[in-house]
Amino acid sequence: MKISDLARRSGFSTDTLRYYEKIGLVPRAARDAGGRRVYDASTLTWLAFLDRLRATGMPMRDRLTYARLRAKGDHTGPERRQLLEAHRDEVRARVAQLQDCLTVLDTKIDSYPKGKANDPAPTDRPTDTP
Amino acid sequence: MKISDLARRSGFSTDTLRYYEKIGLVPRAARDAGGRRVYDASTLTWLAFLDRLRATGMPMRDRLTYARLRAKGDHTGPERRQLLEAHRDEVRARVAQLQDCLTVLDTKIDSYPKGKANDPAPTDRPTDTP
DNA sequence: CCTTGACCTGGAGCGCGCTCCAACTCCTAC
DNA sequence: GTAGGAGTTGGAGCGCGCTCCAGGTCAAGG
Repeated sequence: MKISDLARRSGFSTDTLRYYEKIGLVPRAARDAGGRRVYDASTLTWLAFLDRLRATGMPMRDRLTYARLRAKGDHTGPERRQLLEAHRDEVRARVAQLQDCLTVLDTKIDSYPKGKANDPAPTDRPTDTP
Repeated sequence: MKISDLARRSGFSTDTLRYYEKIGLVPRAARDAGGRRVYDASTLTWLAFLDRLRATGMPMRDRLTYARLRAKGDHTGPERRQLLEAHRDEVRARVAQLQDCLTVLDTKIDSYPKGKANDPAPTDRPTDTP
């Protein structure tokens, strides 16, 4: 698989893929005779998981830590587990926070008239309640 | 209330508060005789709500749009409502995505041995499953 | 052959959302 | 009256995570 294929299948741009390799998030890819990167399917699996970490807001430095542990070998399993457990806790907290915010949003939305956007103006001063 | 009080009570730094005023996210504060900003409690309410919008990932440009509508007056209620409804949908989608990611995380975590981080190494090659 | 286009590298640039700075003014306490 | 601390302004700088660019190499199609 060449980089353009991996890009298409992973959803990351080729620039991002090269960037990820440069910073060590993805192991250095094998090269063909002409120096071009060659990937196998396992990279795709790894990228998909990285994307989950990213989607859940894990900062780059932690993804990098995780990637380095992974590169070190199977014996880093427990450390990686700890990292993921800590991250899971944060994601759970984030979900709880978002759900909390959702009730605030719902309340706020209910406080506004439902009509279409170009209704007659009742007053013309800034609202005091946000 | 002076800016340092508002900062303490809102959780935003004084720099951020001035920045928010500069870009129009917060209406220009009244000034005392010496040119210092003076706030009333309503600003705090507004900031708390802004913080919810921020916490739920609403981008600055949308918060700005919302702030401008608010500044325009009560008759923008329906528009604001639309904005918030759209945002709420995004937050809901985000929560769903996070919950989805959580199950992936859980599965991944279960796949790692539970022992403490300095366990004996079973192999020493990079893991194929991320 | 020669063109085309995908790929390579190192490094610069960017958008976001602040954060910090210099240089100044003003109020308060001693 | 003077030192210190909190406030003011405009503008520069920063960390993150890419994104883009110049200038080159290489392989395949016509």
